[in-house]
Amino acid sequence: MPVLSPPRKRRKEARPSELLKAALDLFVEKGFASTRLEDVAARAGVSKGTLYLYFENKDALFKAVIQEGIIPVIAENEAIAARHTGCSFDLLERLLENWWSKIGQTAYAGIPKLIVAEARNFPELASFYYENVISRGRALVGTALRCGMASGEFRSMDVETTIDVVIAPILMLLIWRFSMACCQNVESDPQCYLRIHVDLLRQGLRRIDRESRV
Amino acid sequence: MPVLSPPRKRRKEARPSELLKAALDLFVEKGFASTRLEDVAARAGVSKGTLYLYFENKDALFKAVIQEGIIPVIAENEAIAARHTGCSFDLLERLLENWWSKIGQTAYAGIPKLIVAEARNFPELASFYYENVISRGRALVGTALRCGMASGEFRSMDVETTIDVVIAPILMLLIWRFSMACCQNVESDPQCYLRIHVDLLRQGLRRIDRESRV
DNA sequence: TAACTTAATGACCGACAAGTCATTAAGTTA
DNA sequence: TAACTTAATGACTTGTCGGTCATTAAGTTA
Repeated sequence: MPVLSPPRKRRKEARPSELLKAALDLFVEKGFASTRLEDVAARAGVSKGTLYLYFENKDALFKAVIQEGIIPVIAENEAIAARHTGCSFDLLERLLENWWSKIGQTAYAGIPKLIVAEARNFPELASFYYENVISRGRALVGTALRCGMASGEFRSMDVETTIDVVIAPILMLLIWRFSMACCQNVESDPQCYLRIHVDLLRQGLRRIDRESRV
Repeated sequence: MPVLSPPRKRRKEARPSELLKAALDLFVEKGFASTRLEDVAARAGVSKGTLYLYFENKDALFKAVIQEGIIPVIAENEAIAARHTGCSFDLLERLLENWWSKIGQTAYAGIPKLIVAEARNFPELASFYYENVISRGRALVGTALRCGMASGEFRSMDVETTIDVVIAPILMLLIWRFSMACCQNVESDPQCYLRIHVDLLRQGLRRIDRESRV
């Protein structure tokens, strides 16, 4: 027999996006398991029950966050790659630039750390992210690498492993920022970090003409 | 009025190490928050109450795992660096080799992912790990880099940022293995990955004599 | 303005886990 | 072997949180 406080204004249209924004913020701050849906609802200015009016359950809420915020950026990058002409390293830089501006500099930057952190305990969410984001991202980098190798711009290397080496420092930058960064008194400059990474790659991927190989 | 099953054999000496082994395995598998101390105790062949006889609480149990398993390896690496003579890149390779054999190829390999995953929710544990492992590890790499730059073996770069770039792919390798690896049907070869990383570093860190800089 | 539809609420349920402590019995001492 | 010390147990307390649903009232229709 609940009576209590009066319902807030009825605004059916605005609720989903407000809830998604609140969910993103709290998921990034607390992680998936430790985020309380009651807190998500409160941050969006509604009650817990209202959240369940718009999202089936916690999993569905999380998938919706990814669906709305990250998958469109992957699709953008696929379009960039599709219409790209010119050298392959330029393509890699453009993909990174778009990823950095749409994900790296927004609240979505915290998602990769969340996924890595919770993958073992929520394998279905991890699979969803892998299928829709990671595998498509790896494919993009792989295409650029294969192109560059075919044209002689890059030297021949194991493509699948090189994809991981290319992506790892970028992921690690985001992961660090949303985990251990609080322990460091001196915070690093991401621009500087990315520039060094790109410079190393430019030099490292390039085909070597005269050098001896071991 | 609990009566129930008879106590197991009394073996005060063996309990702590058995509990630490069980705790490491479960922490790595489930994470810190999701590991139930009752499961840790059960895996060590004792009851939950017994665990509290030997460890103050969950935090103390975790710190003991780090203290026993990882901090000694850092100390070893500090000794290796202290008695090293010769070129700085060799030192980097030796430090990596020892780290890989003592941590990367053991159950402790799962700890970096755990730390990154739980740092936000357990800042005291993160600080403990940062003080005792990360800052000391970064200092080791930093010393090697500064040495190499002073002797002209390496080109001059921002040391603190370069430390991160050097370490990131190694950390990412471990993190990946204990998180998303389950989603990939094809698992990558860590030896190959590390070899590519080291090769890129060898080339990338080296002082460039004649090349133009942008 | 009466009747109706549905957005919104929050008390409640069930499951789960950290940490406590009264009780038991294994092993030791006299 | 009686008295004693302490390793070991697990029921219980306390608190948390995902998800449900009976109830309320905002807004709409006739």
